[in-house]
Amino acid sequence: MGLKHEMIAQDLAEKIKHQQFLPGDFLPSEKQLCELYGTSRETTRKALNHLAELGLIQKLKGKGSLVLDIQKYTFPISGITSFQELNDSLGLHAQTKVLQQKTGAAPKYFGQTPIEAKKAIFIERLRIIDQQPAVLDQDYLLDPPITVLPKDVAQHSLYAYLENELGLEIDYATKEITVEQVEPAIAEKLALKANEPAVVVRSLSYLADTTPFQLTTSYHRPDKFKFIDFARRKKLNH
Amino acid sequence: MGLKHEMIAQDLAEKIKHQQFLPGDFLPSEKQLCELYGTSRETTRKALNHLAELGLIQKLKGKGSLVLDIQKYTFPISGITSFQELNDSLGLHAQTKVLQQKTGAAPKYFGQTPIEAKKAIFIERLRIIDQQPAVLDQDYLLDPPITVLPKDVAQHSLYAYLENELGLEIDYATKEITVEQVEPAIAEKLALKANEPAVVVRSLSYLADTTPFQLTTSYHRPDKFKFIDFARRKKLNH
DNA sequence: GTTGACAACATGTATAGACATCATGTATAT
DNA sequence: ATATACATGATGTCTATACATGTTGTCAAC
Repeated sequence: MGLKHEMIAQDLAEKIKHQQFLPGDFLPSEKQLCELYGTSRETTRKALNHLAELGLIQKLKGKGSLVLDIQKYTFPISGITSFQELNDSLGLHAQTKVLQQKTGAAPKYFGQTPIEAKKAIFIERLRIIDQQPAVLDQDYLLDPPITVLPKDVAQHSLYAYLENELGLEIDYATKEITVEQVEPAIAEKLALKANEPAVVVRSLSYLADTTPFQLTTSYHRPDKFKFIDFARRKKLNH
Repeated sequence: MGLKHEMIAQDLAEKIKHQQFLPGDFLPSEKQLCELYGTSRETTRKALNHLAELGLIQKLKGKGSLVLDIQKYTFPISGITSFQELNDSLGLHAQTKVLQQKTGAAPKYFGQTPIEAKKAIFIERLRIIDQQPAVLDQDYLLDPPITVLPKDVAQHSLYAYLENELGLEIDYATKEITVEQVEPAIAEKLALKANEPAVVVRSLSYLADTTPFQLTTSYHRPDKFKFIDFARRKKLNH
C-alpha cells in the first residue's frame, strides 16, 4: 500500500541522499522516469514537484531536474520533525532525560488561540548532547485526543507512538521562535549563565482533521541552537 | 497574462484575507470552483493545494476545504520575504537608514558553500521600528548577475527592483538562524547592552536558474525578534 | 565562420475522464 | 427506535492527450 507519486519521490530522495545522483547532475527526464516507474507523466511530475519543494532539486524548463547541493543537515530541521527523528537522522546520539510526566489541566491559550481541551498530559524532557544540556522540552498532549501515554514512550519517540500505535495523522503545526529571559528553574536545568537568555520555540501541532493535539515549548541553550531552513519564494502575499 | 491556477489561488487567498471566507467555513466545492472560474478540476486542485501548503486551508477528504484560522501576521514571515514587503503587509511603518553602499570583493564562502562571483555590491541598512534600532542588514549583491544598483533602491525595495526592473526571477534561499555575540561595531549600531547577543540570520538567495545572487546577514535585537512559521509534516526523511 | 531555420526533446499548463475512498443523509428492514 | 444498505457528493489518485514554451544541436544559406 503506497501512493505512486510518494514512492517515486521517496525512491529518488534516497538515491540523491546516497549520492547515486550528485549535485549538478540532472535526473532522468520525466519521460524516462515514467517508463522506469511505469507511471503517467502527471504522477511522475507530482513526485518531482515534491522534491523541488523540499529543495532537493531545481526544475529547469526545457532542460531537466537539477540535483541541488544540500548538505545532509540542511533538510530535516525545518517542518515538523520530532527530536527523536532528528537525533536518528543526524546521528546526534543525544540522551533524553524525562524529568516529569503527569496529568493535569490543559493550558487555556496558545498565544491568541484558545485551547478547547480541558485535560492534558504534561511531559518535561531534557535533551543532553555531549554531556551538556541542550534543550528543555515541555509538552502538553491534549486530552482529547490523547487519553493515556504509556510510561516509556516519553523516553523514546512520542511521534512514533502517536502515528504507529494510536494511528493519529500528524499533519501541520504553527511555530514561533523568540529569544527570552526564562525563569530561574528553567535556566538552572539548562545550565544558563546569569541573565543569559534562551531561545524559545513554541509550537502548536495539529492532526489531519484539524484537531490540535500537542502544545510544545522548547527552551534551547542559545549556543547550541541552530535553525536551518530552505524556503521558496511564494508570491501570494497580496 | 497569468496562469490559471495561480490566479485562482490568488483570488481565493484575497477573499480569505478579506474575510469573505471565515475560519471554520468551507470553500465552495472543487466542482463549484471549476464552474466559477471556468477551469478543469486538476487546475482548480492545483490552486487549492497551493493554499493548503501555505496553511490557509485544510483539505478534508469527503468534506471540503476548510479555512484555517491564521492570524494575519502569521504567514508572510516564513519563506523569502523582503523587509520592505513585510513592512508593507504588516503595516509596521518602519524606517530604513542606508549606512553604506559600495562595490568590492564578494565573500568567498557562505558556510561551506563556495561563492563563484568575484565582485559584489555591499549594502548596510539599519531598520528602525518605533524610533528603536531593530535589525541591521548586510547584503552582498553578487556581480554577476547584478552589476549596478541605482542609488535610491537600497532605501526602498531591493526585491521590487530586481524583479520588476531587472526582470530577475527570485526563487529560493537557504537560511540559518543562530544566536551569537557580535562585534562591538554591530552591537553599537543595534544599541545592544554589554554582552547581549544578537539573533543572526544568514541567508543565501538564488534565482530560478540556480544562480546565487544575494548573500545576507541580518542582525536582530533579540527582544525585537520573532520568527513565525507554518509547517506541514513531510515524510521523506527516511 | 556566422547566422538562421528547423527538428528533437525537455518541462509547463490545461483538459477530460475513470475509479477509489470518505462523509452524510435517506430510505428500508428489523 | 435502531441498524443496515444505498445513493449522493465530496476529495484523492492516476491516466491519456494536447498544446505551449524553453533548450540544444544540426544543417543549410549566406
